[in-house]
Amino acid sequence: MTKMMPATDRSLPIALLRARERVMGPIRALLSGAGLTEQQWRGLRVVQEDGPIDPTQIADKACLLLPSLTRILQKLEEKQLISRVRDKEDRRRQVVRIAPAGEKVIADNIEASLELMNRTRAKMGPERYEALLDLLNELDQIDLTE
Amino acid sequence: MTKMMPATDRSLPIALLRARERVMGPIRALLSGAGLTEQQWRGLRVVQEDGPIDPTQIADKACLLLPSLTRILQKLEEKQLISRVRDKEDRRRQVVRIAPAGEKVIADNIEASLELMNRTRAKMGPERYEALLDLLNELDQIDLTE
DNA sequence: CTGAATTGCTTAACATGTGTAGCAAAATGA
DNA sequence: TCATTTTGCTACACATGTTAAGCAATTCAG
Repeated sequence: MTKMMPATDRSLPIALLRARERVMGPIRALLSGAGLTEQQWRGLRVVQEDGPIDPTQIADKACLLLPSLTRILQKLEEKQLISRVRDKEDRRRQVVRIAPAGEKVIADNIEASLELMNRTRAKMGPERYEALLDLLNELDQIDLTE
Repeated sequence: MTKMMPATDRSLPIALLRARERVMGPIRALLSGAGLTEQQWRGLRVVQEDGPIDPTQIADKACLLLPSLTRILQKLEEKQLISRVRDKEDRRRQVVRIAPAGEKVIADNIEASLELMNRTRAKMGPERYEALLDLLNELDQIDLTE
């Protein structure tokens, strides 16, 4: 008895993979010009928008695991795009802030980045684009353990 | 002038990332019991379904880059889940086949794997699930270079 | 108040992603 | 036919994903 596997474009994991690759390709190209990876960019943006902020919250908002974020923050600090200090109240914790050079990197790239997403939205059509976001969020809510 | 950034659940790259993570989490857990990574599983399944097959085609069907696939095939060969031989006609090329142990690994896990996807489909509702696949495929067709 | 959890972050180890370079075999063209 | 280009795969380098372990600071139970 042969199990029927869906064609690759009907496989949800693969379809999600391909779609993300399509969206991120041009963004990665843009950021590589600034010497940043996609993940470094996500982390930096969270710090800029929500900082001062601690690493645990950055990881949550940027969808990064803490071990990855540790390395990413080290890189961003080396490049002087952020600064880190220990929290006075709780010395286990750190406070991360955007640095002037970090503000500049964001200013230099945010426009083109938004433009890429707007173009995607326009190409798909705004309704379908929003519908896709809704379905993705719905999928993220699902509890498969039940 | 502050650029408006979408909330993270309205950011397409992040939403795609989270959704994929939600879907793959349980599958990864299942496969780790078999000592396989998600990518090794994808590669192995392509070989089983479409083999004998060469690495370039495996990479295409499994959505893996060739450098990654090289390492993955080495691992699968070490575990004796596949076999590789040079193509007689074109000695640049390889022919990859599933090995008996590989058939067994797939037989032991395919059921639960399919069950997880079916459960996802049921939880979302079949229409929405299909709609999501359609939208993801549509996104994958988009040409952002124009 | 003190020893046992817990928390926040880092390190380590292994695997993959990604871009680039390299090599050998095969196809191409003057 | 021979030099050039292309193709198929591998090697390398750097960055992240993933899981587990480790360490220091803090909290909590008895």
